[in-house]
Amino acid sequence: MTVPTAASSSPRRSRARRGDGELLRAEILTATRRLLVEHGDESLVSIRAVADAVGVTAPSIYLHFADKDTLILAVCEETFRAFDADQERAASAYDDPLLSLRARGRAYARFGVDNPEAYRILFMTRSERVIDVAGTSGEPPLAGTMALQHFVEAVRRCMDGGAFAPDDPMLVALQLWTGLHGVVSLLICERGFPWPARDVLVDRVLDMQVRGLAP
Amino acid sequence: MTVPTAASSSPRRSRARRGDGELLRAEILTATRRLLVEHGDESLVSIRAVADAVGVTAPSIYLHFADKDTLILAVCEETFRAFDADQERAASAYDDPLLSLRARGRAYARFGVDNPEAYRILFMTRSERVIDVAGTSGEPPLAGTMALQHFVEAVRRCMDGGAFAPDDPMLVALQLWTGLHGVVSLLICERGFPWPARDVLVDRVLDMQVRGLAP
DNA sequence: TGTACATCAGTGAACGCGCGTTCACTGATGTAC
DNA sequence: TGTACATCAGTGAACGCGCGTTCACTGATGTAC
Repeated sequence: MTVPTAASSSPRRSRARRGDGELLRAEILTATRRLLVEHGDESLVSIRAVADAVGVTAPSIYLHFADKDTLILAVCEETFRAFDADQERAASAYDDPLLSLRARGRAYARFGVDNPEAYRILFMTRSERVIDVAGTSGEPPLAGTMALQHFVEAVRRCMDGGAFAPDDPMLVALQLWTGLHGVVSLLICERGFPWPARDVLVDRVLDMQVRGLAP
Repeated sequence: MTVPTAASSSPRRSRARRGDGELLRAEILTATRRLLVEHGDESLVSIRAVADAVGVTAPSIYLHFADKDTLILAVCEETFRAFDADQERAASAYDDPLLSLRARGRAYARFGVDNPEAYRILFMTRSERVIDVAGTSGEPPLAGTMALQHFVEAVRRCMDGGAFAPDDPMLVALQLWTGLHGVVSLLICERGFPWPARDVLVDRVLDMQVRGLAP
């Protein structure tokens, strides 16, 4: 006698009290973010899987999000904001401009590798989206744009402090950014490659960059 | 009166003569590569679409390829080979190890930016494909692995010639590769960003890297 | 204090879709006699 | 030179699957009277 079992499904969530319907919205966002991190690919995260993780049926998702794209975008927006804040926090731990810049770079790499799908959506999908570096568009800057602006300022402080040779801070920031992005995006994409530990690779890249930019 | 039309399908391909069945194999590879380049994403290229582009029915694909993964892998192998050959050609123009390495790096960036969709498939899609650097698997190495091995050897020659400080050539090659990949992939993805000219950015990155790796 | 009722937070079943893949088959082609 | 036959290059229909999404519904909860 075989009893059908829903092996991987969560226990059914108890229904919210009246007026507390918005609680489900938060649970959906949390579950979606967790599944995105687990699978590392938005096309592998289905509405059904999200609903199952929350302990609810699929149509319930549509009580709070218009469609799947809206749900995924909502999660990524949250993550983008955390991305910049995380780098600012890491950088603020050091007074020395160069140590602070390196901490910022390590935070960038850690966050990217730990949030691969958000990182992919921010920097690895083809986008005609204008990154408004100068801040002249009037629109609120994306968190990714803010992170880059903070990077440029950190580079300028390194030049002012004599750690870097004088140069165009934006161009130098692009050299540093592309290097970090290369590490993060390859770690995300080429899972089968025998990479050294993330921190080893990031520190070696930062060593090379800092040495190459010294006066 | 509406005549049903297969709007996007190719005219039916005429059947091959006996003994010429292998001709279809080549046509399938060509069509698959074209579709991969057009869509830039292997999950958007279906067996049915490939068959339609060739002018044949879907089951015919299985006369020549065991499954979809085998087909995609065969196309990637071809592109990897062209990628590696292009870099070898560029590098061979210089006797000096450092000049040769820089030419190799510029060739890498040029190939990537000029073939954005192909580059995306090679290095910007999530892949569990094992890159067998050590050559211990017994299988013939992927062409992508060969390109990296050539990069490692070029780094070793720079160390032997005194242009780079002694170090683990593989780790140093990874530092260089990730930097180049970062430039190429961001140039491909962030079209709206006010980038400097490709060669300017690539040369600055190479300058920084070479300086950072000098003895 | 009890009851009818509106509201809200969900459910259950089904829709059409495209997918990779399988399987029995067909019909043209070359060959043996 | 004609014909039977084996072979080969495909075809056509169907399979089960998971997907996003829709729609009619249900049943608990709070509230008005």
